Amino acid sequence: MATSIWWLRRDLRLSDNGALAAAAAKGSVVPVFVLDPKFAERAGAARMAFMLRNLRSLNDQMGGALVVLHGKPEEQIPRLAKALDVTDVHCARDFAPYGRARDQQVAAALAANGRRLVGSDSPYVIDPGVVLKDDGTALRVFTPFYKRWQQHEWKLVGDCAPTWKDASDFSDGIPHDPPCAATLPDAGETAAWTRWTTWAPHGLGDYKDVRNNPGIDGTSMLSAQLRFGVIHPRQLLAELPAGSGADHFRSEICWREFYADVMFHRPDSTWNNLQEKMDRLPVDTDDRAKHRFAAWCEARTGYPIVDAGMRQMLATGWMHNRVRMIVASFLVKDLHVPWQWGAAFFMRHLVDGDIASNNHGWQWTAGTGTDAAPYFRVFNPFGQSEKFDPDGSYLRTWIPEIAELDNTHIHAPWTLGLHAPAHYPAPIVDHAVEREEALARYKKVSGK
DNA sequence: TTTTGAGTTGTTCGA
DNA sequence: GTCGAACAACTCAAA
Repeated sequence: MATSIWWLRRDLRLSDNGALAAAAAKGSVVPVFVLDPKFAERAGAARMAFMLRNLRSLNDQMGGALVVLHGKPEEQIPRLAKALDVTDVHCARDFAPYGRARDQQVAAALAANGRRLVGSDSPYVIDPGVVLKDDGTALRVFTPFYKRWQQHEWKLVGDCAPTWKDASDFSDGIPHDPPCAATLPDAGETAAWTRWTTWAPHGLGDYKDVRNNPGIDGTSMLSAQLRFGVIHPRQLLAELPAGSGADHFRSEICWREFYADVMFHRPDSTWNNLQEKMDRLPVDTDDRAKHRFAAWCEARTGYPIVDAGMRQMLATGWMHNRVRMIVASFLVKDLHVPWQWGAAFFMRHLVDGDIASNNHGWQWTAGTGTDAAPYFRVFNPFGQSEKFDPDGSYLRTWIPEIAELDNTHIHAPWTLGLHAPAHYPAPIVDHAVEREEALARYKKVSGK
């Protein structure tokens, strides 16, 4: 029996893991994770810490067999393969732009010495690039994508019982967590499944209705685990009962796959507008915009729902999806700042930061991406707050300075005039004014 | 090939 | 308070 390497990247789990199963089928397995300096460039302490904690959990599950290497994958993986005299390196396919380029380099470096990088499985139920129209081209609208996506077959890989080969002599070790004040989700497969089994029985039933309410435990909050493959989305699909709540949850899983598919076909849309005509949309990047952006980052816009969302993200590495849309709309349409600034800030602070979901989510809000969103769709932060946090519980959790206000004024403390809390900032902009400004800018782009 | 219908998540205004 | 219409024009998908 041969020994092969299992290179973990975005599949930090032992259950239902196609790449691990492929490696284990050939003999003993050396599990390897490479701490790529490129990751630290974009990820903040929260995501780094969550990842390291998951590595520790995995290492415990493996009896200490995990080899952690520090450095560039295209150097570290071939070096280890050579040292261990291993022919095959197994991994799950990565479809994001950086991952594809990296894997090409690693595969080439391995091939130079007669070794192979073998891709099996991926972080998705259906691999990006597979769901296509009848004419073989990609889809750019969600609903038809969702219909076709559901017609594709998938099945669980199932668990395997790998024999770990001890190569710990080669390991650089798992570093300590970077300083991180945020309260993160518990790491590890067991904790992930505990969350699912405690949330799903009550959460799925009325998911469609309460998922938009940030003050309620209405979402699975498993995005970070999906990001790192602590849970595979097909494992969740396999758990779904019948019912409209579960149907809606399924469509949310599909959104993640849809955006990965869009990015696979258009890697340039990672940081550029998917719709080229939107390059003509005027955005502000001057000093005033920078100051406004700083206020947004530091949760002092004076709009409670916006500031609450930013505080939640800074404190926990996670923000409720409804609030992500609200703060994104505010940055793009009230402050007229490029969506890329917000997307990069999110990528730094989110534990679940996923380049495809994050950046195309931002593009959706900015009106530059998928979905020909009407240009007049401008979120009213006050109205959204009233509608989705009617009792103000979310606001009170994150902004104690205004917790004493009644359910009407808490959404808009400035309406109290002189009686507004002195220790909470006044709005940095007038939404009504900025809404008109945004409409004018967008209209300019749509009308030739 | 042409035509037709539709497109995650909204807001405002006036009846 | 509720409800429907208006807010444009375009791209996409499928018939």
